[in-house]
Amino acid sequence: MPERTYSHQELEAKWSARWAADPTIFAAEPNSSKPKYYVLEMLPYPSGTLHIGHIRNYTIGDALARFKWMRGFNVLHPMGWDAFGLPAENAAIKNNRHPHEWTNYNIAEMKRQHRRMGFSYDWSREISTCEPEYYKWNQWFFTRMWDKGLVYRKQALLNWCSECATVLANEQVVNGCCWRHETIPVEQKELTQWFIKITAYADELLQEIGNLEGGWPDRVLAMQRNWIGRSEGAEVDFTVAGSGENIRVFTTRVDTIFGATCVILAPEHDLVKQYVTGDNAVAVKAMIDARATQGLGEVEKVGIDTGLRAINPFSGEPVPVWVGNFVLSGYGTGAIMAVPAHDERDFEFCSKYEIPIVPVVRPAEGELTLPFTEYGISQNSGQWSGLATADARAQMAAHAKANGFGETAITFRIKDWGISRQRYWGTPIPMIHCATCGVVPVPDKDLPVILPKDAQLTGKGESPLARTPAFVNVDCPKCGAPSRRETDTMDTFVDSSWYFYRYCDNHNSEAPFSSEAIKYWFPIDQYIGGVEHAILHLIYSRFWTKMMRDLGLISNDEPATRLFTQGMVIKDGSKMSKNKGNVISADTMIDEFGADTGRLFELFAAPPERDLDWTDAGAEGAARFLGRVFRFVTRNIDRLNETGEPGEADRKVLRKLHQTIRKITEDFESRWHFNTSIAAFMELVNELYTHEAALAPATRREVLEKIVLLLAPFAPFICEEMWEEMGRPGPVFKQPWPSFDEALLQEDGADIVLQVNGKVRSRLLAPFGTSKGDLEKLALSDPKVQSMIGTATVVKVVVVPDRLVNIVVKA
RNA sequence: GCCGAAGUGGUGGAACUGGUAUACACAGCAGACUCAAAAUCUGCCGGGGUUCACUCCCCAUGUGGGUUCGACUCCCACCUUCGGCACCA
Repeated sequence: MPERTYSHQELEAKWSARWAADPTIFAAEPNSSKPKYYVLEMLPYPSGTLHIGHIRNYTIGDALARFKWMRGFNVLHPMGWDAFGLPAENAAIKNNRHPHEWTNYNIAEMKRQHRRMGFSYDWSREISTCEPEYYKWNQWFFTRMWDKGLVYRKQALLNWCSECATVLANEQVVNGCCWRHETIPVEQKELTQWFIKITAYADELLQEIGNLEGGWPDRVLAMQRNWIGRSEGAEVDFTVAGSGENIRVFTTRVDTIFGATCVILAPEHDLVKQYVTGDNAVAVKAMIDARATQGLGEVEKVGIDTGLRAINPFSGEPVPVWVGNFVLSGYGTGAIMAVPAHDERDFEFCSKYEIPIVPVVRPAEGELTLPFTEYGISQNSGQWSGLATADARAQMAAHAKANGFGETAITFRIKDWGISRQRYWGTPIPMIHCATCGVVPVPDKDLPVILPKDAQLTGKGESPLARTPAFVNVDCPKCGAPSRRETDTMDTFVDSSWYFYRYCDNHNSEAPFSSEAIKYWFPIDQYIGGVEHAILHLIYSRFWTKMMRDLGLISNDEPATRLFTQGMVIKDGSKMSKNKGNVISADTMIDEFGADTGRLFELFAAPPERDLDWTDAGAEGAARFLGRVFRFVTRNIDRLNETGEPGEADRKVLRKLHQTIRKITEDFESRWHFNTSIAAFMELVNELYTHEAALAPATRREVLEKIVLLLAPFAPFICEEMWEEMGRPGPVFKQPWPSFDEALLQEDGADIVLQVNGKVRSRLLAPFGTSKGDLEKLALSDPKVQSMIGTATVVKVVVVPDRLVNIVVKA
């Protein structure tokens, strides 16, 4: 067969058509005796366009899936669609098309692009979260959580984005702005909303981060720890003089309580509503409004003296009660004791309003400068004076508890997950409001609550479902009285919190999934996605897993043992975005360079966890390289029956081949630096070009077979083509991964570096295992070394066998 | 401010447990092939100095110290960039 030129168009079209025609080709085996491997990439929002950023994510997963197949695993590699959400609704309003139609069109488009890229998904397991057969189970879980007290309804000040015309979870607020509209400040709005009690799992979510160490990136775990924000301290009651009412404060430094010179309430605190009147009430209202639109950074501290006094339970002294704009209502008890001598914020506030500053901790050594926030020795603190901070803290918390005015307390930063959205395109919340029975969950037999097709979408204020009488009006399932259906829909992060379980049993109409299927496939062996989901999606998913475990549905505690967060794709120095106009779609990239080339370039240009600069020149290089491999293989297929004896060239080539097999295998098994895998493969091909003419037939045969296998996880189309061209039965990604031969990859001898005073001066080739003494002799007799030593005295000789000799001399 | 990651040629990056710094590519330069170009193949390619030349020497991994026979790698201090959290009591 003559040498063929590499043309990606026809070759890739041919193989993607063949793969599409065989629905089981990438399917996991039922009842397999092989070990299982579940590799998962985060499911995309169906925007309609796959771009080179998505491609990086999927290419990493695809290379891994193909490698695992070749290593003999039963691989589950599914894909689906995070299909609910605002963009569909907004696009629908703009184009006058139904969101479902718009979404399904986009899904079809993206699926076509996935196929062009050759990603090895088992499409029989596909899910789309906007279909009733999926979102029915969101509703089912919701009513299960209601039964367990994990769902509740509460009036609260909530984050409101005027652009989205809906509320946002705390996790969706970025720098005081909406995560989708980074320039629109989030407002505070009082609404009655549905919450999921994720805080019930705060402790476990934090504790078990320890179990994920090693498998999840440190920075993700650090971000989650930070987000959960556990803090240990104490709660103490200050009694309002004259009224007998208690103000409970939270503090991590109860040891400084003798230095508390005022109590400060958050403006939203209940006592403020009760006691603050007249002009002060107006000022408090202004404070709340100012805070609602408060943007980035620190804001000048402002306070209002309520005129009330509260009694410090430790000292018995009365202190003034203030309202402060820097005290958060949603954290701790919404009230603090201000200890200006030992807290920077309190110091700033009290200095401004001339409230006394009383030091009660001194440093163990050195001068006291205020504010002093370190640990030290208590002073002016009654019977606790003289104690070290840690001891004082413990003893004083115990004292508070013994005397009934406080206790040790743990506070979390994480808040319950507000999931109500006042929009149409989401899962209807399966609840009914009855005048006599109150809130009643929709019974299982009536699930799913179908999202009606005909709601009017305006993109304004209240949920579109509220203006759809056929949806709203319903009889109470308990008493039969005419009632009103809940019209809010669920946050789409509900959909993505458990979707990877549904892949295991995606058409189950009796249950969200069979526990048997989950037992086999879970946990996910490798989850791959962007670091932007480090807190939102990944905390919700961990929570959902624990919740399902406690419902008795599954037995794993965590969804995924390993998580990989790939870097972003950068074009022309910045992240791709529509605004910058630097987005490269999969279609454009494939037309111009080919799917294999795009995949190879993205794996080669940087280690996968780092950001990657897309350059056309670099991609052209990858295409050139694939052409080099293709020509080499096709022109050598004819030469397999030549005769000849192996010689020096064969030894060199086989050594390089086996070294390369080892290198790539190790990269897959450990750190995933595919850039170095591919570099090693390029070195091998360079070596093959050098020795091509001299190769014996047996070597040629081995080389041809193995280079195709080695390249297969990275560039599947071209490898399938070459495998077929070689007359081998496919598919190539189900062939056993090549193993390496230790004997063949050994070099002839050790290349010993000869150093004088740590600088390389010469080198020599010695047989492996040459003794230290012999190496030293050889080194000292080396002419170059001798001339460098000259007349100096040899002080010491360091010998590292098979590596180097370092001769230390002194003039 | 706190937490995390990273600083190596013109560029992307390599050096995995302290042991040949700059693998592999991109860009650039030169040569071969060609009437010519493209494609392809081959070679050169951190900075400075030295030699007719083979060669050889010095410097360089953000900065300054340290440990070591030996440091991109370990330790201390600092600078810069990126990411996360940010009045969390």
